[in-house]
Amino acid sequence: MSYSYEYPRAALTVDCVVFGLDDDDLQVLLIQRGLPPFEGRWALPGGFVRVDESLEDSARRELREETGIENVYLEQLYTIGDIDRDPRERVVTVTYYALVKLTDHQVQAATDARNAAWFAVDDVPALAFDHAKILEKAHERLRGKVRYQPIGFELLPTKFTLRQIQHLYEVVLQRPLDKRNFRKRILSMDILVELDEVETDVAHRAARLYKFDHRKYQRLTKQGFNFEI
Amino acid sequence: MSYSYEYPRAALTVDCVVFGLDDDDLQVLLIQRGLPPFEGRWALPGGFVRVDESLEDSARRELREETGIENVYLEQLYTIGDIDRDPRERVVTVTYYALVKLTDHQVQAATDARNAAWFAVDDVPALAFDHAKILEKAHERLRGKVRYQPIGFELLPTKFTLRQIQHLYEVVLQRPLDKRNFRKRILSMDILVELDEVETDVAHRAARLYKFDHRKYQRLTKQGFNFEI
DNA sequence: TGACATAGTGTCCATGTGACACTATTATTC
DNA sequence: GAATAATAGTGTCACATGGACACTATGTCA
Repeated sequence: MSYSYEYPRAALTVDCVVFGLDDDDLQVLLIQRGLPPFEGRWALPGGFVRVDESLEDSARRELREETGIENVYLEQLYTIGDIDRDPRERVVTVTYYALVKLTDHQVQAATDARNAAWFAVDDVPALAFDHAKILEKAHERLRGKVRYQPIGFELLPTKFTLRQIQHLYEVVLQRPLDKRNFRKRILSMDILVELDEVETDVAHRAARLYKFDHRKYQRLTKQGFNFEI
Repeated sequence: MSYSYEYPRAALTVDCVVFGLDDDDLQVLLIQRGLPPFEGRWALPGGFVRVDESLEDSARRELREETGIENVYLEQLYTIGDIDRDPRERVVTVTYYALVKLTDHQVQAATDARNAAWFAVDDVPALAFDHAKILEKAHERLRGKVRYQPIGFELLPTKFTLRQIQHLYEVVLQRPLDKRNFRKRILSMDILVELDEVETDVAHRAARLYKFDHRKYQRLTKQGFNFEI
């Protein structure tokens, strides 16, 4: 069976930059390619868009199939259509980036026959196609967006300490932040709920846990509030 | 002649939201469709991506062919791939927005056999396909971006008065700005060049003309400067 | 030459931002 | 159980920034 068109058509794919955060670094999830071109190279998870599914559905399906990841924050990034970006034929790719809580999504090292692994964003191997450029763009977008939208919480466990949020911002923004000023700032926004719990299994004074309050944030947003770090 | 593929493929198009600024309003350039579907309806300029041209080249070619517009600020917006957005078949569209200087690009009312016309953004007719949604997204992006990047100048003549920039920001941001504060702010950024010229043909004291200094702006940006209105 | 239309200019107050250091609490170790 | 180690948690002050606010200057036109 085959499908014919009057004019040649580009193939359409999606590619996802999946970010996670561990104790030290911002990480990105990569797949080792099992087929040419770039066989054996690391690449962003992604694949062809089916004609009967939306772009975002494609992205979520590929994430599920290739990495086992589901129900994550996903946002469209940019569409790349340089003529020669794929050696086989014209391929246009719609890129997405996702933010996942590493605590929830255990490193699913291998799914199917393929290798999947986390790499520190600043220390990735050579990537297939123009994926290095896509990763760079995604990183840039994350750096920019994290300051104006409370998306950073998507990288943290549901319950987190103030120290963890601060660390998240320090890693993403790549600069140190003042502890007292940071706490003043984030608490004054009134979008966190202080829990009656403290962290466990630490060899020192345990810090209080907080949750991000989506409802409250949305209510504030409607009243003209603007998140900013 | 026809082209066959193993799996069905979506058609790929580009659509452009072209903004201009007149003395009162933010305007958008629309095309009246000459063919079904939506024959006779107004729509965004755009068309099919050829297999041998990049996405941005497609957008620029369509702009040229349908509206005569060339050499403008053009930026990718978003890619839309809802399954039923075109009644004929699956069409994925990469959207762009453009900013043009109305003074340079005279209203080319009609090109080819098609009608092209400017409409106030807040007073557009019913649009074909999901173009109203695209226009809305573009307007939102412009409002957001104009505050952090000096793209507003793309809507003004090369030489402009401080009054004109202020008016531009008032129109785009949809709120009045204080004259003295605005002038202080924009001048303190040191990205404008004061010219030895004043406006002409006005029935009152003529205002001084300024130019935006791209070079200086880029130099400042490298030093960590951030434009913000 | 007088009326009118817009250009062009500075101060002050309130608020926000950023620098900065010590006490409190818990676990661990000896 | 006392000392140590490690991080939690807390407030002030100086300075910069942002925003409110009104008058004089200059050119055109009747």
